Amino acid sequence: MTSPPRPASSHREVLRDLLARIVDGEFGAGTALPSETRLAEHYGVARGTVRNALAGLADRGMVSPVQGAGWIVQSTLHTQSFVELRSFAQWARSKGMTPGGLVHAAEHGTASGTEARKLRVAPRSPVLRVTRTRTLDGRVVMLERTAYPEWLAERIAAIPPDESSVVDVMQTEFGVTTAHADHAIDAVPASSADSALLGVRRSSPLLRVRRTSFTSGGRPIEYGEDRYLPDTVTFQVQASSVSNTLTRSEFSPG
Amino acid sequence: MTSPPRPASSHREVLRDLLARIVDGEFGAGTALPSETRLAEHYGVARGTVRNALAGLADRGMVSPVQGAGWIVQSTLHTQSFVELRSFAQWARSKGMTPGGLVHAAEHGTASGTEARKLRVAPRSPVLRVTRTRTLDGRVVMLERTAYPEWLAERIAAIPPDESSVVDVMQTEFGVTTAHADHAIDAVPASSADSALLGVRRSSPLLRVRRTSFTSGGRPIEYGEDRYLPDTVTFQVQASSVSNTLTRSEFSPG
DNA sequence: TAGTGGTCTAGACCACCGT
DNA sequence: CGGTGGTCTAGACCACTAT
Repeated sequence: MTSPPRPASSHREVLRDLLARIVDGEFGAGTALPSETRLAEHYGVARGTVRNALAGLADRGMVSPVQGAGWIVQSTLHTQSFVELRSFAQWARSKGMTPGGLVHAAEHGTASGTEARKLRVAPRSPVLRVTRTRTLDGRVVMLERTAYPEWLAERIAAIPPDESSVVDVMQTEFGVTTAHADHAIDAVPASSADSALLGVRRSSPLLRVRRTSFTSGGRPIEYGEDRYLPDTVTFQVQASSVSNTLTRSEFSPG
Repeated sequence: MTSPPRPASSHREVLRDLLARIVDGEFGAGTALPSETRLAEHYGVARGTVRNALAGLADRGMVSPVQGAGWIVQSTLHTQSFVELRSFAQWARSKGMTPGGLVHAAEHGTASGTEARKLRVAPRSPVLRVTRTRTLDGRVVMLERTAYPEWLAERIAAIPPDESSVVDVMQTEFGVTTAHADHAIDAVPASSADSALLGVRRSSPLLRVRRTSFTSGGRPIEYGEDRYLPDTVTFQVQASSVSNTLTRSEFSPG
């Protein structure tokens, strides 16, 4: 009501508009949005469509519903979720930074027990192991060791060593899209190999993310470990009773 | 159809049943569930109700929808999301472990810049700072430093120092429920204070989670830092194009 | 082309919150 | 009590996938 009614045919448009209005400060943190019914009238859609849009905002941790009271604004910050920005490169670009990558080693080998289990291939099957460093605006922030199953090995090996987005290449050139990924996050001390590639003291703390990616058909694409330098990248979670949103963040918020 | 039709009035029952069937292996990873229409007939509900249930499974990272193809089973493991198990103690109990806690210090002070911003109070307002260690089955796994705003300080200070679940007490005794929380996850070296309380070498890697919790009304409840020993607790993320689920895990999966 | 999920509509009843 | 979100129904059309 505070802004003129805008035509919105889909719940995405309603979401986009509500998101903009929240980010712009029209609805402050801790305040309630107009009721679903009012929003439906405002946008000229059915209530279900509004609820669909609100669910999207809740997924991003921006609002949370309180029965009987309304939708409360929890955060006025617009964050994109972990899988919306599937790759390191996509995420970097969305932050206005330039992603880079450099392959240090690409070796054919046979799957270890863990690799075989994660990639759902037979133990000792052929895999391609790639070691890359990743940069933001030219600064090294992450070391990545990834194992690819045989059906992808040849195509991965053909990618230029300084390609900044392997995931983009896989999607656009090979038609292989990541639909789902499991991550395990913990902290580890830098090994001597890590310290050489990342330029930090041995045994200094690194944030480790172990990752298995899958196609929409549930077929494993890769299993890998990312090791992030501290104070360069932080993982953020907006957790509400409705859902969780995981986000990468450029810098640790004080 | 493989099992007899069961009466299911709400989407929660449908969700529960589908979840059980997936965990039981009736639908294997990588395979498609019966179509929404078929499921609706099977359970005797409308298609929308089935979709509601499926969305819940997708939130847990167990299935993901593929337009034109069906709902693909991504994981047959039942995990509970980060906020379903709001507190350390609730999570520990769900894993069959015994949570413990011990307050090492509880001091009244004035809010630092960061604390004031996170708790949305005036700088130098009174806060209560509590330092606790947390144990699983008697073993120390985490060190927690939390700041509470003035409106909660008195009640928090009255909690016994060895209370195993502060969140439970806040909810059941004070009626203060966490509806939303922001987390930032990174890695830090152990300070000398950390090393003394956690029993590790100084500068050894710790997983740090900085956390701000809010009531359903968006009012900040606490701001704190948790520092986890490595190899005791891992954070897991099931990320799909639909949503993310963050989970704590007792032990790092090889 | 047949079947699947994605989306939208319009209406209904309930549980819950604040006044 | 009136208003709000939570849920469910029944039907419709579209875009996409598989065959």
